[in-house]
Amino acid sequence: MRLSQLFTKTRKEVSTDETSKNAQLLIKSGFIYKEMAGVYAFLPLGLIVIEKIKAIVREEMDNLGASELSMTTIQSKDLWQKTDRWDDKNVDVWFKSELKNGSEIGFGWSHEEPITNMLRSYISSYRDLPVYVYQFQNKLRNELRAKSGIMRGREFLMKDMYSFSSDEDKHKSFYDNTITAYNKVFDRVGIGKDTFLTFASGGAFTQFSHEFQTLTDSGEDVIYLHRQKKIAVNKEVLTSEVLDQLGLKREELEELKAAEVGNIFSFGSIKTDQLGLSYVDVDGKTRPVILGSYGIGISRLMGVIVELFSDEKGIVWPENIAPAKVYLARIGENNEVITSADMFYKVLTDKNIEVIYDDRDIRAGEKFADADLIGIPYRVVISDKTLKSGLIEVKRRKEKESTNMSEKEFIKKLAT
RNA sequence: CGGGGAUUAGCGCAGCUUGGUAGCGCGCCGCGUUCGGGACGCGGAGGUCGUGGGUUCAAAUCCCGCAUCCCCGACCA
Repeated sequence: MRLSQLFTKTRKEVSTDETSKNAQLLIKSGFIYKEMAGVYAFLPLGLIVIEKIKAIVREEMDNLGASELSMTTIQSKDLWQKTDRWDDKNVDVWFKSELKNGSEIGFGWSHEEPITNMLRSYISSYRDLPVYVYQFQNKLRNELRAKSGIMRGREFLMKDMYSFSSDEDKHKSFYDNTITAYNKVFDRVGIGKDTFLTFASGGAFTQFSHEFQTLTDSGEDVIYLHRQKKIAVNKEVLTSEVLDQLGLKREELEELKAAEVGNIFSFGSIKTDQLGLSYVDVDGKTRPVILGSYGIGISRLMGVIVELFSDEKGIVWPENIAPAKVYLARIGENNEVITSADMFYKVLTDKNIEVIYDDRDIRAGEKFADADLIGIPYRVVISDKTLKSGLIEVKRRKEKESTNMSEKEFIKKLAT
């Protein structure tokens, strides 16, 4: 990507109204644009990050044997009435509208009901199970109060997966596999060591659900963490009975603020019963289908990552989800420098190394400032100075000092 | 939804107390000097002061309504 062709600009200041660190940095660096409270557009750089997170999540979900699909945003009222989740008294985040003919519709804040209903068309025998499906979709939630930048929006991107199993044992085994897969996701996006499986309320369906909580002061939850065991309990379910049950002692737990980046829970057969999804077993008897639901807030995850990884100069993206691996800055606008930088840009892109090429005719200081703000892992400088030495200058975003090396050495270093 | 704060140029802000038709910084345009950590000088463009009403000879400024944004709280199955 040539920066001269990117329409977004970095800026030095954003409104003091926008107090959350993630929104401040993402707006300054040109990753997101605020449309209204709790509603943000993803600009080219931001979209690349979103797509990178999605790619990682997609890989891990595919490894679980799940299939990707895409449900609709517009949802029908009668499905949600069947499960008693249509009324605003029971679900207070609905956006609702109506068709020209007057019938009411809802905008999806979750998809258990539509997916369960849809699968009635495809599941009738034990031979049809299990079914694991997932999607990436914008969820619409009419939050009373949006806050914390992209961490709690009214429109946000979520990966939601649903499992349909023939019995509790099979359900449990997939559920546990998903925990492993989620841990891999959080490791790969760089927040693994700060993210903990957390026992939380299971609602009406089971005693517990499980959350994946990432430690950050910008989070909305309070968890009690046992660091050695890597297990936490959400404050909302913290009782002495629960602690006994989990084999934890209160005095061994740290009270910490955290943001929920993932949530998985079991619906048992309650919802499938309500919606009439069942199957016929090998013995010819009708049996209930067990439903599990598994979410990762993709856009929230991006916000949490920014909260965790930044310094006074800007964002410090983890390598796996940075919008590019290399920020190539040419300094000096003479032909030798331009030709040499153009060539190295081509060398890198030909090797499928993602490069943001700063080919703008601006001063060095601005290029360095932007490279830091945008947070690309490696900054490479090509200038008269480097041309004389035959080496390029490489600086990691995380480090203060640059080192000189040959282009070959640098490419080799990237591969490791 | 309860409480508090805010809305003035593309962005960030001052001006309001004490009414007299708007200013600073950044950004943008032009010229020149600069050129490895967000350069400098000179010149320039750009604003019905969120919106609707009211008071007044006169309203960004005073009064009332509304909208939007932010924070704290409640909520987040």
